[in-house]
Amino acid sequence: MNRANLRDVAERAGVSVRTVSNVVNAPEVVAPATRERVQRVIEEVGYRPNIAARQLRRGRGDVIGLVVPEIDSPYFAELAAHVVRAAEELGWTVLVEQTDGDPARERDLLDGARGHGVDGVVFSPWALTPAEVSRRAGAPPVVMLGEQAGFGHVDRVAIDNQAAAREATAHLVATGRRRIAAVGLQPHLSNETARHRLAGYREALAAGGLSPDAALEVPVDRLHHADGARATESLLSLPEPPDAIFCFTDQLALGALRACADRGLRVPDDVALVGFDDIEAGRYSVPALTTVAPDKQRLAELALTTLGERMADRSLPGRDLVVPHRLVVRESAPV
Amino acid sequence: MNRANLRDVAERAGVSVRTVSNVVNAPEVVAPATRERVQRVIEEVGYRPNIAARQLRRGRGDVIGLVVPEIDSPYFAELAAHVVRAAEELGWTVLVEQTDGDPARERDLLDGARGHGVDGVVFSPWALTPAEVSRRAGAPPVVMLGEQAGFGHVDRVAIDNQAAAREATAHLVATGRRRIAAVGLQPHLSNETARHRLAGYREALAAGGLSPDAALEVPVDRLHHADGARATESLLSLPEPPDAIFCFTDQLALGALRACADRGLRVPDDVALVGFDDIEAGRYSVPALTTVAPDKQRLAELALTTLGERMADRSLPGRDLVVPHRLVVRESAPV
DNA sequence: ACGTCGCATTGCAACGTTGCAAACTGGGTA
DNA sequence: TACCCAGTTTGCAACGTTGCAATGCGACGT
Repeated sequence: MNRANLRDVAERAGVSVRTVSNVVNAPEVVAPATRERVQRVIEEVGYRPNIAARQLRRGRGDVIGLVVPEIDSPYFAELAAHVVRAAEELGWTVLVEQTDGDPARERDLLDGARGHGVDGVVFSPWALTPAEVSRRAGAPPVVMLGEQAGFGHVDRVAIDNQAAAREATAHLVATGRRRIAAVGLQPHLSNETARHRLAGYREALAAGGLSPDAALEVPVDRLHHADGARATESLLSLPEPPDAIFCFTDQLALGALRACADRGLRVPDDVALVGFDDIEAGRYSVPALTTVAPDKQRLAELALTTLGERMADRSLPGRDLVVPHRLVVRESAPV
Repeated sequence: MNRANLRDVAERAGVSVRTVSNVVNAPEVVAPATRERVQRVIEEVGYRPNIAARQLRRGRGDVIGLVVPEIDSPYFAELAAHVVRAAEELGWTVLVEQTDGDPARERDLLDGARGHGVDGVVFSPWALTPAEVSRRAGAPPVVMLGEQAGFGHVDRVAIDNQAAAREATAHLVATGRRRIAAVGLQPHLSNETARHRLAGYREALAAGGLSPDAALEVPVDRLHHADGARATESLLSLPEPPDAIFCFTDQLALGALRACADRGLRVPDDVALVGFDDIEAGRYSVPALTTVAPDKQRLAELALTTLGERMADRSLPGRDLVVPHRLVVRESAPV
């Protein structure tokens, strides 16, 4: 027995196909008696609308793509959870794709999340620039997450990374740290996020009367625990090691925490640590991480409403929306 | 200008619609000259196949659903990453749904991942039993993850939770612990996983000549850090506190770690900790977690190949597949 | 009794694609 | 010359749904 379709239901209920469709999509226009009868048959035969057919006919499928570097990084996982929830609110379903930080994959996936007919894409870029994103014809609308200036017909939603990094660093300055390192530069990528965080860090140093030291600005390859640990080890081996480290993500910071412990250094006594992202694990680490908390829920919601607006009118100019953040002071860099 | 379709390309290239379709789907049957000409037009107009139409015609869309309690729990996030990767290998895309541990939502989502026309579902149940899963008509095939006996035409893929829990507990016994607590019971759920882990825990206690103590078996509501911390606090307040805690997930264990620190207890000196899942954060915590490591990649791959087989033949009996695991001994419960 | 109005229901066509089978092409063979 | 064959290309129909416009029908007003 195949899956039941509208015609099967219609025949069994003694009405036209169109009426069954109406019962499913606009019950109020169908007479109560008919509606109930049809409804009963629908349940009897276990009818489920064929989404493909509906999508083909309606021209949209209420599915959006979420393209992220890696879904298992806590930040992206938490973001995805918010996106999925917000999408459901809007009647959409989310198709997840991972780029693994590969620019070529980013490009491919953007072309309609591997062509899987999504109505729109929420894109968290690793290496692709808005310019590249905007010059794709016939592809679904895109909202970019992260610090990339809006461009063409592409919208952008992000926190003010530069200000956030400035605040984080300023907090370290204000609590008496003098040799403050930054971990998380990604000079090999065209991604702007790290650049903005670095700029904010330098601003805060300057404002605090501290001179920048290239040896304290450590690039990383990826943003995993291991990278943070590695970078921290090298910092701690310096002739003049830092007394504070600002990590561009919490994952890096947790790796740094581990590296400090391995060296027998106490955090925050010997080295203060500040992270970025406010992931759950950082709230329970020992010591708990001081970090920049982006409003992830707002970020997800705003991204989706923006995407919705662009789906409705693709000719809108690219917008640049800012989501609030706050510095959460915990044990790794206390007051 | 609307999205180009086969007909647009066909007209521009001076061939039939069918030939364009062939160029896209079976280039080898088209004469090289024609193929190249059509290919050029395809690129010119930026043609992308309409997935909905293809799906409607072919009867499948190469999209599977992944239904999990919460995508932002590290274990599920890591699992999802593996599933997405393995799915891509097979030419599938993954649609993610969260149940938030709500049985009603689990039921709804299973009915075709909210009806979104998926060809199959990988389902990590929280409360639903295979019996409930198997009696859904016209719904896509399902593979269940976790310790639930296979049932009807539903397949199951999991590690041997009972054996794993036994090994974990036995390790604590072997290293001289005598009051070993278990954190993570979920008596309010029909989910079998916690039950099996509890059984394994008790077996190991018995094998080590230790008598079970109801006060040391602590139920939790969810499996977050907070639940682990809370449970641990209550354990440490006992007149006879435990000298080891076996947490049913790493997240619980990280919460426990935090609670121990708050009490001024040293891990593993005062209390040994063992977790479950081998999430990345547990490899970098201080101390690093001893834990049960399921082979998540294998789990994901096996789930998908199994799902594929069931899509091909839905009349297969329900299978029960076991994925290997191993105990990873780290600092929180050393040798 | 007739026309009209509003509600309920209906038939037709089309969304873009692919399976199927038929049709065409040119060259080789009997 | 007639025929066949392999290699290409084509037309038609159908997948299941919904937008549109039209129809049927009973009730109401005149």
